[in-house]
Amino acid sequence: MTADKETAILDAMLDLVAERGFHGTPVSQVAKRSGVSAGIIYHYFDSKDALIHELYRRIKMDYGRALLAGDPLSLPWPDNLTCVWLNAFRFYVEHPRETLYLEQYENSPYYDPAHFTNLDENMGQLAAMIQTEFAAGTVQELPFPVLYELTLGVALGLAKRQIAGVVVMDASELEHVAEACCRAIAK
Amino acid sequence: MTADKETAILDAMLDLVAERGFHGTPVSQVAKRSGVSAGIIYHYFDSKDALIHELYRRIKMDYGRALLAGDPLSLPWPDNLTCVWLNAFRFYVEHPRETLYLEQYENSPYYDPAHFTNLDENMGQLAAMIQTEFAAGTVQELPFPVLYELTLGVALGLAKRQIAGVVVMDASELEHVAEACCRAIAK
DNA sequence: ATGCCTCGATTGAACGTTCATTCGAAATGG
DNA sequence: CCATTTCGAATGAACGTTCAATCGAGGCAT
Repeated sequence: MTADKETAILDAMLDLVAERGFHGTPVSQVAKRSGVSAGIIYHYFDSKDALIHELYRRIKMDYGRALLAGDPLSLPWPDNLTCVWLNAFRFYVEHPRETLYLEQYENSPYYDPAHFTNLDENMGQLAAMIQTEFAAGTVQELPFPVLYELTLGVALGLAKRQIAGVVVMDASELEHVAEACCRAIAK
Repeated sequence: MTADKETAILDAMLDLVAERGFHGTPVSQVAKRSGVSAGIIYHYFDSKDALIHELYRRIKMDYGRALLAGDPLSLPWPDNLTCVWLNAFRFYVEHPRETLYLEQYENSPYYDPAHFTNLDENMGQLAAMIQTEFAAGTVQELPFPVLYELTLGVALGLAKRQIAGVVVMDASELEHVAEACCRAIAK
């Protein structure tokens, strides 16, 4: 019952930050919601900032893993990208707290883009997939961030709208948009 | 030398928030950078939060105005949307502080989406433009937020990458992406 | 088994700092 | 001379962090 406490702290942090932001979640509240004392948090994490960074790291890894669900790498173009696109959208809407956390983090001074060049294992596989499509002549050879914004960036934006309750995308609309994104970067 | 002070405060706030975030910009620092005393800020604004909201409101209005530069409403499809798209991108990259501020604000608990239904004058004209294209059968009749994410949302995402220094879009690439966005929502 | 010892886990009150905000007084200007 | 603007020290609350004290499971000697 020792590793449990660490995740309880992270989960409480996620809850509170998604709801009230970094500024609005004092360590004392994290302690209260996770059912531990304030002091013990500093046994598991060096500081509040370290806790914030660690939570980001874990969510980002889960996200990378989720993108590869259904083995899109084995599918032909454009089914591979459609699969990844739908995976991204599904992750976002099924994990609204995580999505809000990621967005707050990446738009805050906590986020250091230089530190982001550490493409993890899963992201690396995605980059390789794109390289293959470059070679096959199916995808325009645009910079990676451009391709990202034209595809997964749209999934993120739409998911945020759905989380906010502004729209509700049904399955056929999703297919439609995913295909539009594929077309936008196809050669 | 009295109305100047209000904008000096807002400008200092913009500087600091873009650089260190809401959490990292105490009122005392805003006072120092704007060259006024801490107390006087409360003569012009009810609270720090009120200052934050007011700055958002002004930036959002400037943004809406910038979108209509070059009178895109008088252009035929798809030149009208291309013009708006490029206007958005240009506003973002030429106003990096404002862009970072908008993003932080809209991803924070300060942002109330319900309060966002107040489409201001300029946004209203854009909505009307889209309605016209619906009638003309040139644009798919998707929900407004979906159309937004497929077009201006991409401009925002790309501009953020350029502000972060990850990519530099040249004029022809921009034209290319803007056209791809138009195609994505064309019928 | 029993009592003892040890050590990491855990507590929550206390600490020092920082923050947003207030306020009485001084300056300004019409 | 009044109203408005400006100052900056004072205030009190809230925060992140620390720390001395307590707990409790498990090894060890008897």
